[in-house]
Amino acid sequence: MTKIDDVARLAGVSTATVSRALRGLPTVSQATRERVLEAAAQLGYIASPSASRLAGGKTRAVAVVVPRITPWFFSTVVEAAEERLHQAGYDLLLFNLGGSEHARQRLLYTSTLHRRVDALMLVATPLAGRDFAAVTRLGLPGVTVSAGTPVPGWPCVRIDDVAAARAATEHLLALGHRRIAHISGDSSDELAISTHIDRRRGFQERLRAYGIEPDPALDVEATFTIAGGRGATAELLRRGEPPTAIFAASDEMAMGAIATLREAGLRVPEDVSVIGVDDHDVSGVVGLTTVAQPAAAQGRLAAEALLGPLRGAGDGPASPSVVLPTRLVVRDSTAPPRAD
Amino acid sequence: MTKIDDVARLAGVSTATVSRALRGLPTVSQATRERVLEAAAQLGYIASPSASRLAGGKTRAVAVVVPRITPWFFSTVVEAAEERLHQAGYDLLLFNLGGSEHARQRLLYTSTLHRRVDALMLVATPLAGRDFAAVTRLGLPGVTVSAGTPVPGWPCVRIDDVAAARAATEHLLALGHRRIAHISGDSSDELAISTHIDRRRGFQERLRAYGIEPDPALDVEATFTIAGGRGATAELLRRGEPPTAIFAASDEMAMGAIATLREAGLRVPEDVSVIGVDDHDVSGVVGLTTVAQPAAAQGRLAAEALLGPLRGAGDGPASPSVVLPTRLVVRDSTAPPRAD
DNA sequence: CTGAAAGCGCTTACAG
DNA sequence: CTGAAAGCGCTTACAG
Repeated sequence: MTKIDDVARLAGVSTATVSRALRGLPTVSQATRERVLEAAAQLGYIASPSASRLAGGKTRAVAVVVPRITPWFFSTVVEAAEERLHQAGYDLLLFNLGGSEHARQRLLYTSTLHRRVDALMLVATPLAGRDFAAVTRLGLPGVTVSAGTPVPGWPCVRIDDVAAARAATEHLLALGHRRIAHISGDSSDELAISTHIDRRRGFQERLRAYGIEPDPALDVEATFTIAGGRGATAELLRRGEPPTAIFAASDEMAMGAIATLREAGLRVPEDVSVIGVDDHDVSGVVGLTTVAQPAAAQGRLAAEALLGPLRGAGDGPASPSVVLPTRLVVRDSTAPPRAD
Repeated sequence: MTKIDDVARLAGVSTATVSRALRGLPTVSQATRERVLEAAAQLGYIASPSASRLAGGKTRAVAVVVPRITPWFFSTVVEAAEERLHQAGYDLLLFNLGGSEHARQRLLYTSTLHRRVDALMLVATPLAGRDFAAVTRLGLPGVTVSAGTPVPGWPCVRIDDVAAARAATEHLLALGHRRIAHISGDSSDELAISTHIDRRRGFQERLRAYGIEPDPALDVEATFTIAGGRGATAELLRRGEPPTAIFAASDEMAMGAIATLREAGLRVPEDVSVIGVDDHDVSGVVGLTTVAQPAAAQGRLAAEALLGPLRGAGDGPASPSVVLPTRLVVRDSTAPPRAD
């Protein structure tokens, strides 16, 4: 492997100059720079990242943490962030929590992240009280996406979950529904993420605005997946008279709900209306009514929010938080309740 | 930041011994190891990865390259690989080609991968003639998943694409279809991946076994996405009399086909049958007939295939290739052709 | 089983 | 604008 000394020798300069020239620092004369570039090209020289990192103190890598990889929202955020990050010359280390508390602990309380990256992107990652200290101790710039838990001093890129839930619920209420169920994420314990809490809040808020007291029997918690939506809907049907409409906190949950309703002999939307949140790629195929959120934009903006402080050597001010707009997309899974 | 010298001083040993004790090397006495462990714990010491990498020559990181992140197959492979890799203590650097030749070139012909990882996982990554030299020059153990292009000396984890296509086509033929269209990936140029070629081959093979000569007008190329399936189907309808059945090379393409057929006023399966490959999470919701392939298992096994050579210091023999089984899953999107 | 010393391959003040 | 030298924080023969 050719090293910096080889290039220095061939170009007839010091290694310090090679280092400067190759990194594009301004304090190198045009002539010298050209000589170095040519020597490097001729030898096929590429600096060792490990050596650069050790000497320079920067890893040029960012850790992206997601609760799952496959769901539409997360994979879309990662895809968008990946593009922006690589374009800016940063490596992307991917960490999946997979819903396992063990993985979460490993990430926060072992050497997993220690000096491995220059910045952190936490996507819908739940943090309990003591976890903030662990995150802060890393001393890195960071950003949260789709507020798992807001980290003090970090910007957050997200949608207004309360408003999104309000829009979905309002759509069902305006159609005439009064017996509306909600399928959402777990918002009971310390690790609940604000997304779940906010979507439930928006739902209940609209209900109360119509003089309806939220019925605990019509509120089921599940994971943000098709399987979660299936299970929650089965539970709902088990509890007695089905609702006339279901507001699911994600499109994947909504699709699971539709599948289970149909298997139970109920028609959508004739017997039960279903609305989700996301505007998943397949929602158009399924004809699912939903509140669309811009996932790719969130990934892109989150990466962008990191690049500022990263370029500013970690000292610059944190980027501002941003709240992106959502939009009701009416398709075929919602309709007025049956007249009977 | 505490460094190895601090630990050595506190434990009353040399840094060499600290290094050995912390990494669990056998050549350290029990008593010494305990003293070192305690000192390290007391100081909250974690070795600098950059320093370890430079001194040790190993990065303990693996690069995973995918053509896209969001599609079901790729996100599922990545999720499974991530779990296995992190469990084994390796970082996962994610690279998305995104269908861009520029990204592909950057990955292969710049410093992107150089000395950054100890191994490579190429998922459905197309390689042209000269690219093999670029990959080989990295001198790393590797594995391909879902054969983009087989790399000499690397194991490949995949399904039998010819057999999967045969099973799908046979299902349609057995139902009585004779006018069957195929929507597949681009298999025309040098960068075509074997998946596309093999699925088309299995399709044509079965057709010919029934005495049917494949009709170019019923063969459309597209990307492996819902949008791709939509576009291809629109093109198919534009070309004249619709087929009575469509074999799409992926479930996402199949879903796009279904959406476009319905928008054109055609019923599925009454007017047109549609079958895919994958068994995507939502295929059950949509009622899509498909040839199921185990995506998570492929990701897991590919990671496993890397861990062998990785532990063997990169010299051990390559892991064996593996071909996983597929399975026809009949749902509601396929039926006999109309009698008329 | 343990230590002194060299080495991994860069970058960064410092001096000029 | 450029160079000599120290330093980044580990691991690895080598010797004992």
